Amino acid sequence: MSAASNGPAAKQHPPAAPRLAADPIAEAHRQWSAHGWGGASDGMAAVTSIMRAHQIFLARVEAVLRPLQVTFARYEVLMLLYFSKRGALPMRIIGSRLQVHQTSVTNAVDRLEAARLVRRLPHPADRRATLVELTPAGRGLAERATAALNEEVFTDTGLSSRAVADIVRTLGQLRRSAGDF
Amino acid sequence: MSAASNGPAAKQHPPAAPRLAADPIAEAHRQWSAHGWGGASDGMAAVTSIMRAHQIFLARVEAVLRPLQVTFARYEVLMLLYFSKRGALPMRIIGSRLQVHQTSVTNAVDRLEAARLVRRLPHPADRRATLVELTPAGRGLAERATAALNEEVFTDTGLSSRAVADIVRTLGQLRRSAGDF
DNA sequence: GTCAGATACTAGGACATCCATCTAAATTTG
DNA sequence: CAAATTTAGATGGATGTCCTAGTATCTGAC
Repeated sequence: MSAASNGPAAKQHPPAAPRLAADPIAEAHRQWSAHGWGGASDGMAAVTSIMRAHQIFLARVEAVLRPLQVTFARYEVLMLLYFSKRGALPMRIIGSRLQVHQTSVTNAVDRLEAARLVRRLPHPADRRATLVELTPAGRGLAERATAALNEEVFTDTGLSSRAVADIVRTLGQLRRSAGDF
Repeated sequence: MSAASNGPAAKQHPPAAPRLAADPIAEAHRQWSAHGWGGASDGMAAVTSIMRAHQIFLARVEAVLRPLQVTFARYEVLMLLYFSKRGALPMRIIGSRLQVHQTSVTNAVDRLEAARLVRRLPHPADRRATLVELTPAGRGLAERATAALNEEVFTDTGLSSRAVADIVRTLGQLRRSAGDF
């Protein structure tokens, strides 16, 4: 920390790159309209905004998780198991709840297992299936990671609580119309 | 198309996976609150919603671009060049406008160049720098890809125009506070 | 009961993103 | 003007996501 102009706990979100002169998405929106694509310009801006917001939040989350040696994808698997009643779920269920491809689950579980955070067990009733079980180490890491994320990312996202609620509601409509639930 | 219950041009967004019984993000939000993390539960839901919205839109965009043999990352490079006055920009500028790492630009330009959609030229005034120039083929593809995306994704995102405007405005605040512009 | 079709998971490949590092060239400093 | 610093790009490595098979196993129909 250098300048003491801010309060003691005034945590900022420092830009990784120098600030641009203009909002690149607003600029693209102008170009779209100027080319006669006005009917699509708002949708383009919304989609692009979401792409960038994803990038911003993912970078913050990964920065917090890096010292704990997990990634967001693996953290999500840990939390799903953490909330499950028996601390274990079949691969297939993990994929459908997290809305990712089976192969992504295989990948994440491979690495979590190598780190001794989860364990693969045969499914007692279905020999095709594999149960993934949280180890005590995995449970502990899930708790530490959640504490860190809550503190450093989720409690203050840089948006007003009103904006946060709006986003959850609006994107909930999107997810529903996309067939998520 | 099977059931004729919808209008002739009623384009749907078919889910890739079976619909879940409950909204997984709402479920996570409940778990967060139940574990005493209420102060972070809304932020968690917002961040997770953005992650999923990104995934949904990226999948739609990539599906439209696939027949044209480009990806969204490469499409963005093409459009940046398309809008530039001289149809050419230094690598560095591309990275800062698209807000991605230099290495991502190198990667995208490598592939675009292999497809003869752009060309690398020495920068006339700075021998460290490389100019990336749009070829006629690249310009044509940019136009065809934009027409397809406007038609199949951006004009109808599955959100109301009110919701689209809200998203752009709210995430604009986020991008600003993150130091984008 | 047997066999076709569906389901669960793994393997290998294509892409994109970031990080750390390296080389070359421009800019700043003393 | 020479040395230190900064900047532009490229490389190699790690991750994550999806896609296309391929294998093993379960289900259901005849």
